[in-house]
Amino acid sequence: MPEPRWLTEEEMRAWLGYRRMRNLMDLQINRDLAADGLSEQDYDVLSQLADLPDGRMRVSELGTRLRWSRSRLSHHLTRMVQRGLVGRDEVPGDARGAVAALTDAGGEAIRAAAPGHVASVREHLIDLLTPQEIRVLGDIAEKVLERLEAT
Amino acid sequence: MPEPRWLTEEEMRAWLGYRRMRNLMDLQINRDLAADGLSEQDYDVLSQLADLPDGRMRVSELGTRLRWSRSRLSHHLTRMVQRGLVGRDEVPGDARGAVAALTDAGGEAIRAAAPGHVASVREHLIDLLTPQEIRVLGDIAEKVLERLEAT
DNA sequence: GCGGGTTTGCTGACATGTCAACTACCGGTT
DNA sequence: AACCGGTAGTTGACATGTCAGCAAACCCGC
Repeated sequence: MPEPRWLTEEEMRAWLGYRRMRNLMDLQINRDLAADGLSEQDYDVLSQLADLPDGRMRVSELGTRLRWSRSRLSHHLTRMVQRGLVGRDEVPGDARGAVAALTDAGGEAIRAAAPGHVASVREHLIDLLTPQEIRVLGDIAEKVLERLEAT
Repeated sequence: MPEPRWLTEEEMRAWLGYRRMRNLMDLQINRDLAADGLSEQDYDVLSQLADLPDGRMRVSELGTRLRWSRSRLSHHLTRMVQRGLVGRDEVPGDARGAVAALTDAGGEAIRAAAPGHVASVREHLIDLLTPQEIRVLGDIAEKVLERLEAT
């Protein structure tokens, strides 16, 4: 085996920085959101549903949009159902399927949490960056995801 | 309360992209590393220790460098000790303290995993980016961490 | 040399997410 | 009408990490 191409100093800075940012920033943003009784995962699910007029989405569609594994979504919906944030309904015409449906409590929860969450994301990330940095961050994510989602 | 400053389209792209990148890329890199029997967390701990001539580091120092909580580190060291990757020794002169010490098995494990891990990080992130993007990613992480670590 | 605040680390309860195995169903074939 | 590969979703075992609370040891001024 040839000697691997180790990371340069610049590359190491980016990689370690990314990992540390992920540890600390996500933790802090989650803490802020937890003050409203939601996790970021709850928020992700609720905001998908809240975007729809009827607040209902096929579970498989939800999984595709969030890029979550089936199992992750299933476990998480179970927890959210228990807390009354969403409901699980059957799909007419496909007995395998399920639909996640926003409840009144779920809609209320995300309406209450949204302003604080946006403020937290701004405070800990977006407002610290220049427009150029924001654009590049979007570019980076796009490239990485494109590669991973390539069939 | 005034209307919150919602995210613009560009900002939303960066934020959601970051979250998705984090979900998928980290999962894939972890999978690759798991083929060598380590998690990324294991790798982080082991590489800190392997950088030292004697492979020994005070637990508090390790926590500071990794930016891990005490509890996280304590739990993780317990698991690594059980697997024989590190040892836990007492600190002469401070009976509260503990030292994490790289074992032979631990040193062997990281030597074996390192080339594949670097390749994985390159494949899924670094080699997809331009030098400028790598630099900006480092800048972003630096800004975010500076804010979070401000005492 | 003692009290009180600080530091260090561990633990238990709980939330989250992975993987792999499983159930059930759909739809087109034979 | 039985079959069969693919799809939808659930579940159980396990790994990881958070928080809160605890215990022991340290240090410093009195």
